[in-house]
Amino acid sequence: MGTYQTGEGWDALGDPTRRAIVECLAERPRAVGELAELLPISRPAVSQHLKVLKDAGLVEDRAAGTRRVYRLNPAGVAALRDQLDTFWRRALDGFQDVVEEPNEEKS
Amino acid sequence: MGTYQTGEGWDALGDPTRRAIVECLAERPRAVGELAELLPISRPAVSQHLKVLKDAGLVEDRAAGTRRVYRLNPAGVAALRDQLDTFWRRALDGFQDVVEEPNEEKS
DNA sequence: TTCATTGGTAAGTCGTAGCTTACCGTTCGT
DNA sequence: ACGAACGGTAAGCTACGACTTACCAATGAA
Repeated sequence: MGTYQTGEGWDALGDPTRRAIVECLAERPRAVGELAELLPISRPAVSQHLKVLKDAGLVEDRAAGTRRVYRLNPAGVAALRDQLDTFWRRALDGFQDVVEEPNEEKS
Repeated sequence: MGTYQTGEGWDALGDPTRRAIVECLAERPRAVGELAELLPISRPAVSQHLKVLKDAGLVEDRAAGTRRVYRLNPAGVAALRDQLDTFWRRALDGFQDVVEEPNEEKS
């Protein structure tokens, strides 16, 4: 958890295909070939996306015979959720307070 | 809220510079030129990023004289947070349940 | 009205992310 | 041991996104 840069997670979810993969894995764990069948891209492409997601700490993989089963990593997802939560609270803070901002702090 | 595709929000936050802008705006509302001073990019670049963020429903703008003050839109942030929450819950669901997946549903 | 300030838009360049095909390693079945 | 299935990696191509400079519109002050 502390190993991953949270920025990596956002970059990972910035791609529509990777979001689709995450949605598939949210349903249930899947093998690489399985994901490739569900998506309109080749299997190597799926592998590359999974690598990005894994580096970001959003998914985990498990060897099962010749297959490799991927599943969501709740901790990684939670990390992003927490950061988003922070933004949300700060936004609400500045919301009620700032109605007028006539003075500039320039120079 | 219903107007925006949630995917737009993820795409918007997929860029590091836009995440930096969001962080700045989470602190407090800012004008375009203000953001440009804080960031290592030109003012037009900031404008383009703000357009993306606005289309995604993550920020709102308000005219203040010749300036244009941008601030976070809590609703947009909350939308992403909810979606992330859904993924998180589903991930936990499949976590305890799936230990073995011997059968394939292929063909 | 005229000038200065602020910000959005247009046009163009450059880097990189995502995709493909081809190839190789690994694991299981016969 | 041999062959098939599955998946990761390499190399290369293409497209799109982020940034720049230049220009224009709008607002406020003199």
